[in-house]
Amino acid sequence: MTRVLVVDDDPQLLRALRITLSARGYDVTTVADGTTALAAASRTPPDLVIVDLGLPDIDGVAVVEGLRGWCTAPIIVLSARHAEPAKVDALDAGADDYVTKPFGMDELLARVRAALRRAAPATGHAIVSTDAFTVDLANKRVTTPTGEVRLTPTEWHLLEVLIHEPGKLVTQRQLLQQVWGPAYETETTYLRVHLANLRRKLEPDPARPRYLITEPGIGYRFTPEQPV
Amino acid sequence: MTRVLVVDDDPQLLRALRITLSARGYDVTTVADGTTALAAASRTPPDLVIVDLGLPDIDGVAVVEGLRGWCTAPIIVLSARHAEPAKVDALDAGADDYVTKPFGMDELLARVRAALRRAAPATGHAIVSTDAFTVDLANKRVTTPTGEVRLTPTEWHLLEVLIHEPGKLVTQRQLLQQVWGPAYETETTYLRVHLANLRRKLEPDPARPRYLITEPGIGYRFTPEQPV
DNA sequence: GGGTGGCGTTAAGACGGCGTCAAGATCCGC
DNA sequence: GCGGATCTTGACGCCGTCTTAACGCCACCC
Repeated sequence: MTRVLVVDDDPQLLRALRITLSARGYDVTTVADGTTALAAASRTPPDLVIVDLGLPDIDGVAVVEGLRGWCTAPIIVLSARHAEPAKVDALDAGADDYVTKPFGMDELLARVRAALRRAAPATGHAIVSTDAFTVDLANKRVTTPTGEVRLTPTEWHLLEVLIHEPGKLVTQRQLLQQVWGPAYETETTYLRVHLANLRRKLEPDPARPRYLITEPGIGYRFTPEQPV
Repeated sequence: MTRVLVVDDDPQLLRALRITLSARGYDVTTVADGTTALAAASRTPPDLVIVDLGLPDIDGVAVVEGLRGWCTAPIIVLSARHAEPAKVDALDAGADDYVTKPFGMDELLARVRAALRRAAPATGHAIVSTDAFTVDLANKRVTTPTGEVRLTPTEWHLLEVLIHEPGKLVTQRQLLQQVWGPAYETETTYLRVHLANLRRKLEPDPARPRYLITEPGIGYRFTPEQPV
């Protein structure tokens, strides 16, 4: 089911959105401030985010930027502000759409459909495989030539983030933020230990990793194939 | 260059859009009715379409549907109609965004950027390449004819700043400030050593640099191509 | 022609990050 | 309340990177 995260400090609007979106078959999560929103998003990544600009704790634009660091889901910004600079800022921060209050529910739903339709191709492939192991993202299973491997929740989460975009370097910051939450951005020891565990379970030769590569001082990278 | 097709029957607005978009570096084609628009689009597929709902020959929604049949470029609909059903129809027909007139030019430009950004993965990602090496900024990878090159964090940071605006001179001050921080503005020795390392890894002949050029007493410059 | 300042090169040492292991803390199901 | 799995935390050795210094070269100026 399509997960929608709604961030707004107005209880009434929050309730209306939850009811309307749920009725359309979306899996809705509602939160009332930016910090909770970022935490919720990193715990269970949403397929779409609706965020109000006027939040009690942090600026809505900051929430957009925080999400965009690692999350490609479309973001629709709500705001009572009709001023142009506000719209430009939000859109350039990474938002996909900007809707001014008051708005019609039918229009918002149409914009949600449009945003999801555009983002759809990204939510594709469910299986990633290398010479040494195969990852079934949908069924949460990993198999190696010697049989099926059991991963702990943390290991799985870590692997998911790394595998999401093969070949792409993921910074330590991004990994920590997404797996452990924004408050753990500096706990690089976690990464070392759990990466070591993952390698022990997946790599043919854990001491010389071929697929889960360290980029010293920057982050880690999943490489599907051996270059050369 | 990014091709934008603008469809509107108002000559004034058409002119304003052509001038503004061209000034931002877009390759603009303007047409005044739906039939011509569909013909133009099939001749040279655009990267983005801006279409007015109130066209003289056929309905704007029909234009959107006609394009969506074979073209995945983002479509932004313009309209004087504020009514909700019109927005819903246009969005559900395949439009990516709906802007009501009158609108601010800055907002429209921001929405154009947002739409193109979302569609970007199909177009390809940020890559800077020369005859001697290729830099993949998104994946943080550098390749030369002899294979992939590993850069240290500092070297990456330095290269990123230099490559950000190809051909442009970057002063020593700017480099030191961005890579090491404001407190290191005078440590030009750092630059010499790390630039030497970068050249050793990237330049075909590190002793006679072709791409990472020194401007004595001022700073450094990244030159994508050999000036004869 | 000698002096000076900026630049490139090289090498050595200090420093910090990384992988590894193992023990304590915590959570969860039974 | 208990036991097992999982996560956190600390210690240690190793290796790569950054810093720092010394030296030679070149262009420019006096």
